[in-house]
Amino acid sequence: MSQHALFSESCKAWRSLPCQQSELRLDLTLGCGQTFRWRETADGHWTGVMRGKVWTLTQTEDTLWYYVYSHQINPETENKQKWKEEEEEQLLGKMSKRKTDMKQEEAGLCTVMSEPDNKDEELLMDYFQLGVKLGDLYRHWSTLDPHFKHTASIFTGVRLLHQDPVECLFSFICSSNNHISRIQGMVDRLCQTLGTLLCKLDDVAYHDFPHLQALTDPSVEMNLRDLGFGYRARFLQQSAQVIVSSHDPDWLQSLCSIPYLQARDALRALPGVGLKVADCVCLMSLNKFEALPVDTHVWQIAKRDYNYAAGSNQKTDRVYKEIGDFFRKLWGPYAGWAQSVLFCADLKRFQKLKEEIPALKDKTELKKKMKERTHDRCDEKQKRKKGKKQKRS
DNA sequence: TCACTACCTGT
DNA sequence: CAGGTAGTG
Repeated sequence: MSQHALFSESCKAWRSLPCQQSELRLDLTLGCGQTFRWRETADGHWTGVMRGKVWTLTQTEDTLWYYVYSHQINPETENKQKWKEEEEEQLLGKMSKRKTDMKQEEAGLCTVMSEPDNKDEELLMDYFQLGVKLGDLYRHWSTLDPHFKHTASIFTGVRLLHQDPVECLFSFICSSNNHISRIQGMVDRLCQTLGTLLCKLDDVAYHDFPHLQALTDPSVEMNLRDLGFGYRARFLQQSAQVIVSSHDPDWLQSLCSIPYLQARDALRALPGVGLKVADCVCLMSLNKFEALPVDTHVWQIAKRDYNYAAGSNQKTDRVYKEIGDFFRKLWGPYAGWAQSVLFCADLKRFQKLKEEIPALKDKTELKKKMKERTHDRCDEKQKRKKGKKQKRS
């Protein structure tokens, strides 16, 4: 039985990448609810599945350390359903390289560390989008927005991941009317039930995210309902069905190369996908960095920190788009990245990071400034609101 | 376009 | 109510 790798015990077995903490904070980036696939398996050690491999990551001030596990399958303990195997057979033709690798591993290899592979570094660079200089962006946003500057001074290194579109889409279909911890559990069970087993570490099984094909079977809805997915179970199965039956195999991926709003509309045609989920997929897997998911957190942030008054009581598509436009105007083309910083800072689990920091005085000063800053814009909106109120009464 | 409601489940 | 969506009037 393999174990989770520990940096302190075997640092020679780890590989590394130069990376400042100001460019990436693993705890914030992996724990802020953009992905549901990583767990802190030891102090500062994050283990999860990415690009079909199992990784443990940790970091020091200027270095990102990574450990890639070799797939270690014990067929006797894996209770595969027959239909799943059949489906995998069907898929064999289109199977990605990682699947082929897996077949080899299944032949009985039981190594702990995978062979060093230059591709791993590329995978990490791509997944964490390390080509995007976060420090520069932070500095830029800070010149535009005093509130951002204040928050960003504490929440450094919050970075958007470049996730797989299938994983992103189906994870966020699960996210509707739901909170992070439950979504994590659901995605866990989804992978465990329909995804390929990759390896076991300390008795914890790591599965790949299910292939699209595995989600299309009509039995999936009932399966997932039994696993506590509620009404989302149908959305998952139906969306998979629609994609497979009425689009090209690489349709989802191909949305990368069309404009943001077109991609968002295309996604919205899928069952269980509204504006918010579509924006999540656009931003987190299709490189639409101006996409800005407006959930209740962002909505609160707009009201509380930016005195955004428009439609403060309505959650219509119109208000959704207005709030997005407001932040895009403020932050520019990478607005989605800036949003993720404030979103992260708003999560309950990270509130303790704020404790020892700011003089309350600064905060109130800041609020005053913001009020003046946004006054004109809100004025207009408030008029509209007032008109409505009168109408209602 | 807007307002309202049902939808699953857990806290 | 929770990090929504879809159906109805």
